[in-house]
Amino acid sequence: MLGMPDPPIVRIDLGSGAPAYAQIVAQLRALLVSGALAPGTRLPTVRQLAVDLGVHHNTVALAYRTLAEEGWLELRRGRGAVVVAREGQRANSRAQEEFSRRLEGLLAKAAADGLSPKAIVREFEALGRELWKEKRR
Amino acid sequence: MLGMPDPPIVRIDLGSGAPAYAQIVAQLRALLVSGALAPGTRLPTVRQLAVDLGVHHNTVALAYRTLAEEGWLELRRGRGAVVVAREGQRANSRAQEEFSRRLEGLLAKAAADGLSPKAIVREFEALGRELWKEKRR
DNA sequence: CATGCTTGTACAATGTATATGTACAATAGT
DNA sequence: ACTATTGTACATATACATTGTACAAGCATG
Repeated sequence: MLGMPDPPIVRIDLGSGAPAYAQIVAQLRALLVSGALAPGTRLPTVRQLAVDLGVHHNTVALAYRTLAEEGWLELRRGRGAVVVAREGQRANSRAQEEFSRRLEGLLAKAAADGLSPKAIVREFEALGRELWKEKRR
Repeated sequence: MLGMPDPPIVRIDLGSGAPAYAQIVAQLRALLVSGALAPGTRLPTVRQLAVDLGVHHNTVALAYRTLAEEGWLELRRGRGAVVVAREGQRANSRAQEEFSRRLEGLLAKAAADGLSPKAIVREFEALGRELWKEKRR
């Protein structure tokens, strides 16, 4: 079975309202936090990922640049995007407040859309396991 | 102690990146879901809330209209905005997916910003209690 | 080392979203 | 009736998101 193309590393939902570049950033960040993308890993080129997702390569480039500014990636012309080791951030109160506010909005929206508290908690626990499974070692 | 103005029903963070009207929607929806704003309650006028928050009244009006379309409010010229009883939504898979995706992004962002898993879980539980405290009766 | 290809980047152009300024329509109170 | 209050409609200004196109830096092959 040769020539089987790998599935794209991320999958975005165009027409979801959320900007494409932000979706790319969010999903890649999740993979980076979980350790699924370890330092040294080379990301697909901006053009490759762009065609996979059906967006312009500059849109992917903006996502990569955002993550590079956060310290996750190293970008160089002609070489590509490589995951780098990133020193842990100190939790500032700003981030804490921002998180609290957004989480409240998200939970309220889910409840308004009919999701049961049980389903919400289940999802939370599942995602938590996924995100920290590598880090717990 | 007369003339003591009530604190605004919501508090938004201008310069937080998130659109003002979306922040208003999110916070009001949280109050509506929790039952803190029960059917029959009258919301502040668009102009009143606008000056409280330092935005234009049309911005508040857009937020109110959004919630009205979701079935939370009834809007009428000259009368104001009143909370109405809203029949519960059925949980569609669309909403479930959207929630999962956004929650994953939010948790990853929090972790990237240095928040510990413990702090994240604590916040989640606190908000959950707040959101469903009235509904559990 | 020269040439061509691959990679990320810069920048202008376009469309969409967000916020505002202003005027209007419907309702309530007098 | 009249006036004040309330949400609404619409045009305008500005910021954001996405794209088209051209460029700069690194790599590979001869």
